[in-house]
Formats: sequence, structure tokens, C-alpha cells
Amino acid sequence: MTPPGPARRLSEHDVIDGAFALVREHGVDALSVRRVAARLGLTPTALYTYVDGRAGLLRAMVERVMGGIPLAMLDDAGLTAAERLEQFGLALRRTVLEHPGGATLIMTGPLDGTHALAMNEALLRCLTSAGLTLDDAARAAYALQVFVLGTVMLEAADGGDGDPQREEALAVERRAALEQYPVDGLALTAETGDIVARYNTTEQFAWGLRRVIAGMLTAS
Amino acid sequence: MTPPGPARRLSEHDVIDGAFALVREHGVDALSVRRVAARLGLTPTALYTYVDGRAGLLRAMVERVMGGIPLAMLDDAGLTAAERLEQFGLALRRTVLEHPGGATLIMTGPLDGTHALAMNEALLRCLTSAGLTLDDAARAAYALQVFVLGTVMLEAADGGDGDPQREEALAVERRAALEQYPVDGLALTAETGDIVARYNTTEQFAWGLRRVIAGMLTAS
DNA sequence: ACCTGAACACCGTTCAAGT
DNA sequence: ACCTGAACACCGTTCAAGT
Repeated sequence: MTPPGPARRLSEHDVIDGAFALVREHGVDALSVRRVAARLGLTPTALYTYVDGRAGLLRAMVERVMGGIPLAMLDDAGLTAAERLEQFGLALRRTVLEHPGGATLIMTGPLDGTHALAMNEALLRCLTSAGLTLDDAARAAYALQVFVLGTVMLEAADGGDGDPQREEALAVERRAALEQYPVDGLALTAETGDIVARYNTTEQFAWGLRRVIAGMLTAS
Repeated sequence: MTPPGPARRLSEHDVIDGAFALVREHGVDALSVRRVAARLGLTPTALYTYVDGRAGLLRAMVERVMGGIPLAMLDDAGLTAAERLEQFGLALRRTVLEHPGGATLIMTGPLDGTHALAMNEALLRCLTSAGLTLDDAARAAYALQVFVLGTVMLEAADGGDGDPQREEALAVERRAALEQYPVDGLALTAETGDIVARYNTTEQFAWGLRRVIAGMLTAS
């Protein structure tokens, strides 16, 4: 299995793989140049051969996540525009949550990479096909991205990772935490505590997503 | 001006003041226990008297931001529900942007503090008064928070701080960056480049906010 | 091109000690 | 209660040196 001849050592790809594995096992806070290097059997400084310091490492990780976002459904002629946008929103959330630390990574820098622009373009195609003017389509495209990425960010901050079982466990935790609070001034929140405890949940995200899409497709 | 008697030294309030001043002057990345301590003329370890380590410092900073969010307009009987929600959304964005690093701080932990719950409750009052069922109101309240906070987070990540002049400068920068990209496969994005360059702008936020609110108030 | 090793200026946190 | 000082186990990055 070891390749013959002069050993092909590593590539940037391997480094990013290692970085995501590290975050998966030890959390985003454990992400450091030194630990990624150690995991690959390298000294910290050797990592600079593959990646432009910590900033370059983070940039490459963002590109990896963004590159994994499926866009094909946005051009699916068999679906209505609303359906296409809903499928896309669900897929975007899933993709980002699947990458440990993905939300934090994306939201930490501007959305201006190649993949981000390709996503924007696909959304523009879909939204103009639904009858929006090009300028409104652009505004709506950004609003949709903001809603999905904002959801994912808050979900990740709350400890979620897209796994339904983990989602369930967190909901139970949050429900218990809500009971602790004094009810004065929070009557409504307490009364609908079951919903509040499940804010970071696939079903509730889907509910909000459908409403947001409806808002975007409304004739002004 | 120096108080007589045994010197009243500092309080947690002063520490948080110092922390925000530090972030304002040197950016979020400069925020550290050691630097906040130094700015107050203390050793790093002395800061632990006022704040429970770095985590406690961040928690207190979040509470400070959340405590500054005005909620009164959500109960303003002189406005329609849509108008109340729009005023609130604009104010929420302004408040968070006014605090340097506010977006990052808030989005980094779960929205479960006292002030977050009070905000939720006020939104529930407003949304139920608009005719939504309590459960739908809860779902809509979270969707609105996600949209506003997601906007603010991406805006801050792009370098924005709510200042209109800075907003303008960033738009020009982003417009220039867009020109650099090859147009193939990005025809629509290029054509509406003026809008795309102004994604992180008060006007475009207001546009999206109105649409999102409309979506929430739509009868299902 | 790829890697090491030493060095520098940082971190957060603990602990024992002082007042 | 409030603070210091020393210590520990970390950071990211530079630079000179090796192959």
C-alpha cells in the first residue's frame, strides 16, 4: 500500500482532513496549528508548507464546507420555486452541520469565496425564475442565506450537530432549564415552553424556512 | 474626586466597560483576560475577583449587550404588529452593532439568559396580538431573532460596525472585489453587482426584515 | 520543496502567599 | 475581599538551518 519511490508525503487536502477530524473529536476550541501539525506527525512550523498559517487553515476549511453544498435542486424543473428553495435550505443546513465547527468557520469571515458566489448565482437563477426582478432576487438570496446560516450558527452554539438524537437530548435539557426560571414576566414563554425548548430542531427550522421563503416570493 | 476612606476599587461593571473599550480599540481578537486586566492596572489573576475567568467575562459581556436591547416598541399600541416588529428588528440590529464584537459574543453561546428570555416574551406578546397562535408565535419569534442576529453576525464578520460611513466604504471595497472575479457562471451576480456589494447595508436589511415579517404574519 | 529546532511574545488558569 | 508573583501548559509565527 505504501507507494514506491520517493514518498509522496502530504497535501493541503490531508491537512484539512486532519483539522476537521481534530475538531470532530475535540471541539472547535481545540483547533490550533500546533495540534493539527501534531496529529499529522509534523512540527508546527512544517504545517506552513501546506497552509498559510492559522488564517489560511481556516480559509481552506471554509472552502471545504462551502464546496460541499449541493446546488442542483435549485435548477430542478420538476419542482416549484418554493419547493426548490426549501430543499436547498434544508440541504444547506445539513451540509454545514455535518462539518464540525462549520457554522463558526463560515460566519467568522465574509461570504465572498468562489463557492459562496456560485451559491448566490444559483439562488438568483431560482428566484428570478419565480418572477422576482433581478435586484429583488439578489436581496432575497442574501436574506435566505442569512436565515439558514444564522439558524445553523445558533444551533451549533447551543451544542447541536445535526444529529437527531443529539437534537432530542438538547431539547430535554433546554426544557429542564426553562423550568428553573421564575415565571413572573415570562408567562407566554413558559406556556409554550415545549416549542421554545425545541427552537434548534429540524422541524422548527423547516417551519421558519417555509415562512421566510413565502415572504420572499410575495409580490411587493 | 478621589473618594475618601478605604478606596472602593473596582466592580464587575468596570471590568466589562474595560473589556468593551479594549475591543473597540483593538478588535475582538485582542480580547483576553490578561489585556483587560492590564488596562485596569491589575495582574491577570486579580481579574478573577470580579469575573469567573474568561468564560465568565464573555458571559457578562453578552448580558450587557442583551440588556441594552429596547423592547418597549413591541407593545406600542399606536403601531400595527408589522410596524412594531420592524422597529424592533432595526433597533436590535443597531444595539448589537453598537457593541464592538457584540454579534460574535451573542452568537457564540446559546440564547438562554434572562434578557434573551425577556426579549422572547415581548416578541410573543406582539405576535399573538397579531393573531398568531401561541405556538406559531414562538416559532416566528425565533425565526425573527435568527434573521436579525444572522445579519448582524455576517455584517460584523465583513468588518461592519453599524456606522453608515463605514458601510459605504465596505460597499465600495466589495464592488471592486466583485469586478476581479471571472464572469463565467456568474452572469446574474455580476449584473446585479451593485446590490450584491451592498448586502450588508441598513437599507437591504430593512428590505429583508419586512419580507421576513410578512412571511411570519401570513396566515398558514 | 519540505522539514526541524530554537526562540519570541503571547495565552488562561492554578496555587500559595500576602494585606 | 482583594491582590501579587511564580508557575504550568498552552498558543501563532519568525528565523536560521538542514536535506
